[in-house]
Amino acid sequence: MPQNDSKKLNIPQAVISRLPRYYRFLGELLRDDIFRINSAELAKMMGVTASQLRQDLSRFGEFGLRGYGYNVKYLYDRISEILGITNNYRAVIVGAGDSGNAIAANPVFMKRSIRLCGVFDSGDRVGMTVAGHTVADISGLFDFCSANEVDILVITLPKNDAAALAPIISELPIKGVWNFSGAELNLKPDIPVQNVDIEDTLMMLCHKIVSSDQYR
Amino acid sequence: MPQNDSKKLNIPQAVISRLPRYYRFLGELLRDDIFRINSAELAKMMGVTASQLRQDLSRFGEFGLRGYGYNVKYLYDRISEILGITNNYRAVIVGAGDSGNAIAANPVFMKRSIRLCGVFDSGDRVGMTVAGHTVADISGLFDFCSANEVDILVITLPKNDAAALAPIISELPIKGVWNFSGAELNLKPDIPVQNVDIEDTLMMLCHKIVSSDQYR
DNA sequence: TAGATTGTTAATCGATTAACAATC
DNA sequence: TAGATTGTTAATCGATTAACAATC
Repeated sequence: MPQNDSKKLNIPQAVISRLPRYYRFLGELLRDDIFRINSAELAKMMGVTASQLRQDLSRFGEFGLRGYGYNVKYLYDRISEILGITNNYRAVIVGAGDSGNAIAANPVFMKRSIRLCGVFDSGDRVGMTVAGHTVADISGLFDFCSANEVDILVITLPKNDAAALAPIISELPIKGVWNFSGAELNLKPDIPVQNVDIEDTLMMLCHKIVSSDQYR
Repeated sequence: MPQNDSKKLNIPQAVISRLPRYYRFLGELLRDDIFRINSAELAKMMGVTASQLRQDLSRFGEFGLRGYGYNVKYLYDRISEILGITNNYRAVIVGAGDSGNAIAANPVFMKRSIRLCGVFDSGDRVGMTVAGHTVADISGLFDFCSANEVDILVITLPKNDAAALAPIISELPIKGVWNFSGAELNLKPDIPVQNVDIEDTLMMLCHKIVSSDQYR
């Protein structure tokens, strides 16, 4: 059973949000056959302070060795455990438009051992093929999720459709929602939701542009 | 000429990152014909404190009226100005695969008056059609960006291709990069980059799942 | 004027950095 | 043992919240 140390230990959200990036950099070190690294080097690579890196990691346990540094593979595996990305989750995509196709084709599913086991939509899109799956009608979503022990629901519907589906999503026997729709889904509070708001990131880019040196 | 108040005024990144969401909520109020709102109501809608809302806004100026609240349209326009999303930017997509198609079809371009003026890729994809644009070869990217005064480069190439393209991107006459590739582009430091790292958000979702009540 | 609500100051809380004792 | 580097404590810095005077 996967352990939840982070909530138990009361880790700040700021720390959690840095873990995926640490994990990615460690993965690249591994790919380059680098088996040992110290906080100063890794911090420099990543553009953070060594202090912050050590402080962050030490919240979860003692993963390094004084006088030596960190074993890359060991640290990589610990962060994997903390993030819970090695649990062989099963996912379903709801929304078979361009975003649905894009997510289905994203290598991250394979890379993180997440098994895509169905694609749903309604209307004309039912019967189309997305990443080898025949698009099924949303009306069958509940039964499918129960029968196939679906963990993650990926929402790639347009904003309004997604918002309208919220009450149904709330009742689904799933563990979490990966929401690309831009809608603020009002689900039952105990269902973890990760929003990926494309629009917000565009606004942030616009702001970076306007506040960059070019404009001063 | 668009003014950059935020860098000048030294606004914390945390505040900036909340503006897009404020903006979206105000947009919805407008659509619902609500012309006036006070900080307590808006804060409640958004799940933040009224104090934070007022504190955040007051960094940029006095947008409210004591005893009255905020005029929704006025506040909406001010945030639009601060974010610089009303500058009629011109964008080009590099990468005509599924992600490229998905972004090209995303309503956010239309919604934020960003004009897509070209799609680029290499190999077999050259000559295909994406959102009404014939995919051109990346070799013509520089000349196209110069001739068409492209502001925003949207990168939807696979990670490795994007990383390989970084030196070329650095030299392009553009204002900012919206990067969906998952690569950490090492561009010249004065080019604003907004990364949208899908993989990281999946890891965050996994962590939320593992640390949710279901596992305790 | 009385009531409402902002903008802002001050207090609290949290996160980051610096420094160093512990220890490999 | 001497050198290196962690884990952790303490100091600094920054962000959030609470409170209230200003003012519509």
